[in-house]
Order: sequence, then structure tokens, then C-alpha cells
Amino acid sequence: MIDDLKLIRPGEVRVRVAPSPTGPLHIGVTRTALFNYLFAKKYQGSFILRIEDTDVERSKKEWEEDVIEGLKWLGIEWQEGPDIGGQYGPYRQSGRGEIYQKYIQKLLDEKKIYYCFCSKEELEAHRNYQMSIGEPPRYSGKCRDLSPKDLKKNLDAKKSFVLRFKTPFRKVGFLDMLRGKIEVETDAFGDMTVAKDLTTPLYNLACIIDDFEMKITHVIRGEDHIPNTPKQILLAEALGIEPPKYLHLPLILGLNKAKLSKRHEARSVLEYKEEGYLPEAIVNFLALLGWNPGTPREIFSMNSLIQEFSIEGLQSGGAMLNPQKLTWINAFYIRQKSPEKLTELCLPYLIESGLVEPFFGQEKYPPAYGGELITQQFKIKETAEEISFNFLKKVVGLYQERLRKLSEIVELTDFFFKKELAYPKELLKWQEYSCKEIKETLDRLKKILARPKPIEWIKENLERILMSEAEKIGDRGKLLWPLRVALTGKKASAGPFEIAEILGKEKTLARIKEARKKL
RNA sequence: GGCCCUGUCGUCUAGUGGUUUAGGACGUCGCGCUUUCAAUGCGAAAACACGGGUUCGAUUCCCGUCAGGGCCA
Repeated sequence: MIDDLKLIRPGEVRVRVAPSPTGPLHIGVTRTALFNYLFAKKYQGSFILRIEDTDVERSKKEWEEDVIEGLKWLGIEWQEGPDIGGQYGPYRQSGRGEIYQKYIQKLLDEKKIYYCFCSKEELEAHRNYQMSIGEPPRYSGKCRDLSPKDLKKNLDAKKSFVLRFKTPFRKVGFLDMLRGKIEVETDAFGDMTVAKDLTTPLYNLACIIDDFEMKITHVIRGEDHIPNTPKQILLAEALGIEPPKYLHLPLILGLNKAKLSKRHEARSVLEYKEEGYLPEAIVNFLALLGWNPGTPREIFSMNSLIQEFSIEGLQSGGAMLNPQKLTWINAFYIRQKSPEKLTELCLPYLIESGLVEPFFGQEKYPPAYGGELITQQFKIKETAEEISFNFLKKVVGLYQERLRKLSEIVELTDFFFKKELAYPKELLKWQEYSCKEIKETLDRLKKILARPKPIEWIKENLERILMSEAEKIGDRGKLLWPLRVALTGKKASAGPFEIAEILGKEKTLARIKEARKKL
């Protein structure tokens, strides 16, 4: 089956992702989209976005927007889709009624489908009966051979109906590119409903028609579609069209090893964005979930994925989400950013938290990084103090290797933007030293900083002075720990010298005095 | 209930009959660096679901059981 791939000619591949806009773009759909995209790119083919919105009640425009925005954010771009069109449109099923009608009419003319007037209650009763005797639930065939007279009578009476497929009684199989031969007895599902009316096909019919009309060559989709595939192939045969090749990806499992649940894992990828995950991290993480490059390499950019991606590396068993690994990859990509870029990425979080404000009259969210941003001014909200982009860059830079998600920048660096720090005085104590000794240390620090030296001198020499002072004491921690707490109010932080340097002489001194008062 | 898919450390995985004392990554734990945290370096614990075959030899092939998952309403 993999040999088939050798026959693929570059440029001929056409794949699609076909989400229904009844929910957000979650991780599962995203990964399917990614693999389709990689496959298309690998063979210089086309990747198409199709919106399967035949379920009018549950489909919502906002979910479609979520899908489009999410995929774009990740850099998964399509060559044809509802927003940009293409030569096989429309790319929303809701706009394809005319196309479907043609096929449905054909099936009807050829007597391959028939009207079924059975009521829901009737069907359900029958289904329950079949399940009770251990048989697969399938249609009884009651309306299959309705006489033309009865048909006309029902139609005239405007009885509600569905269209059913006369499923032939036999085996249907296909060659899955990942799993090999998959075969089922059609007996397992019987006469399936394929359309609600003459213009509205149900999922399987719509799907096979669209895949054919859009000249899709390979369908790469989740394993949950395996049972649909034989049905679609059957319909393709009835329609006299060639079905595409199929590949069923393993599912991404939630933390409970079950399909992604609506409540937790099935959140929109845009929520990951809000939390401060980087698109390259999500892409990298998702690629490694169910695929392996055959080398120990773990870090892949989109471009390297396109190069390295291969069907052979695909896994067939379901893969559980590993949030810690995502976090690890995210932290990696954060460390790779330039300080300017990272600052720009962190800015919205600092602003959203209310710590920092863009300067009066400017946009809430600064424009994308560029020359302009560097010259932009900001304010510390609490003190109305003006700060520069450069100041923020220093702050963010200090925490670059400690950041795992962009959103963490707030709790990590809030002390830079606060007037007063709230922390218990016990925090100032280092190991077994007494209150008195800590007081003495703080007094020493005060004295050093209060020297009438120019600010510049202090800035350049602070670390040297404090370190030599610490050496004198004999225990660095005795000096540095209280200093850290005084400056940050936290038990974990970046180095106190660097913090003092950014804070400036005045604030540093003020905070040491504050700390001294506490004791 | 029926049908289908899957089954290597907690998780993601390498492994396609002997070269394996089953390798890597995340996580966990320990040690080093160190004022804390992080980063980083080193190290440790941790897996072939079970039972039958096939074979000189099975994690690897076949069958069954079990387990997990999916679909059908």
C-alpha cells in the first residue's frame, strides 16, 4: 500500500480537511489538518478547506471563523477554501445543493435509492428489537419496494420522508494506506439513509460527492471515520465514480484515554493561543503525536516537517495528549525567540493584566513588531510612570528562560510594575539567621546604595560591590536572599543584581527600606 | 449489543526473528553548577497485556483471550 506512494506524481495530490462548524477547531481536527497539509506540501499538491455545514441547526458562522483563524494562526494554509474560493467551489456544503441534486436524482432514476416514510418511532422500535436479539440495527426494508401507487399517495399526502440507499448484500473493502485491507459486511448497516430530501444529502453522500467533484486524491482523516468509508465506497460505486485513496489516522485521546471531550481537551486551539502557546510549538507537538521521523530528533519547524514527513512514520494506535511535553516544547520555542519578538508577544498579557498601559492615544495592542514598536512608550499603570519598549525588553529578557507560556510573564514580572509588594516578613529570613541579622544585612545594603555615587556608577558596579560584600559576610545567601525578597516579594526570581539594575537605584533603595520596616 | 481499529516504560515513541543487559524524549527522583527559581550537565527508577502455536530462536510472524478505543441509535 505504501508502494502506492511511489506512484504519486508531484503536483497531482489534492487533499482536504473538512470540519463541520459545530464546534471549535480542536486539537484533533487541527492535527488532521496538519497531516493533510504536510502530505500536500510534500508532494507539491493542493490542500483544500471544505466546510461541512449541512447540519444547519448546529452549524454556526462563529465556529467556521474559529477554524479559519486557528489554522491561519498555525500557518496551515489552504489553496482553496470558502474564504478564498477556487475552481471547485463552493467550499461550503450549504452552497452545493444544486450539485447534490443532480446526483440524488440520478440515484433515484436508477432506483438505487428510495423514499422511506417510516416514522422515527417505528424505526426506533425496530432498532431496539434488533439489538435485543443481538443483531446489528438496520432498516427493515419496509419501504424498499413501495408500489408506485403507494409512493404517490404518500408524496401527495406530504408525508415526511428520507431517502434510503438499496444496500447490496455483500462485502465491501478498501485498502487503507496505513492499516492495509479493511473489509466489512454491508449487512452490518443495511439500507442507510443518504439524504433528507432531493437537495440535502446526509454526511456520507455529501462527502463522497464532494471528494469526487473536488478531485480529491487522498482522504486523510480520523480513525473515527473508518466505519463511514465502506459506505462511501458503496455510494461511489452506485454513482459510477472513482473513490479517493484513504488513510485513517489514529485518534488523539484525552487524558482519560477516551476521545477528546468537549469539556476539556476539545477546546479551540485559539484558547491555547490565549494561554500563551506558540504556534510553532503546537505544530511541533502535534506532528510528534502519531508520527515519528525515524530519528531521535524532537524539534521540527513547519518547513522541516514538510521535508521529513512521511506516511511510513505514521502510528496506528491512538495517542494520548501529553500536556507536559507541549509545555516543554513551548518553553523551548520561547527561548529561541529574539528578545524583541518575545517582548512583543508578551506585551498583550502585561497590558491585559492591567500592569502596563500603552501610552495615551495609542492602540490597545501595539502593531506587529517593527521599527515603530521599539519607539513606542508605555506606562506603568499604578504609578503612571513612563517606560520604554526597551525597559520591557529588559524585563522580559530576564525571564526568557523561565517562561513556559507567555501568560506566565505576568506573575513572573509583576513586581516590576507594582507600587508596593505584599509578602510575609518571614520570607525575608534566610535559613537559620535571626531577624536581627537580617535587619543588619538590610541596613548594610541600604548604606551601600545610599552612597552619594552617581546612578551610572552604581549601575555598573552594583554586582561587584554586592558580591564582595557577600564574600565578606561569608554566606552569599545571607545577603542575596533578603535582597531578592525585598525587591520582588517572591521566593523565586531572576538574579537580584539584574533586577536591581532594571529597577534603578531609587526603587531598589525604597524597597530595601520597606523590607527593613517589616522586620 | 453488533461491526471495526489498536495494544513496548506514567505519556509520546525506536524496534520489522538472533547485533537488545529493549534505545530516545517528556515527566518523576537523585547529584553537580548555584543566593532562589529557571536553564544546563551527569545519573537513577520505569515497559514488550496474557495464553497458545510457527521456529534452533520470538517484542518482532500466526491464532485465541483480555484490555482500551471508535462507529452504529
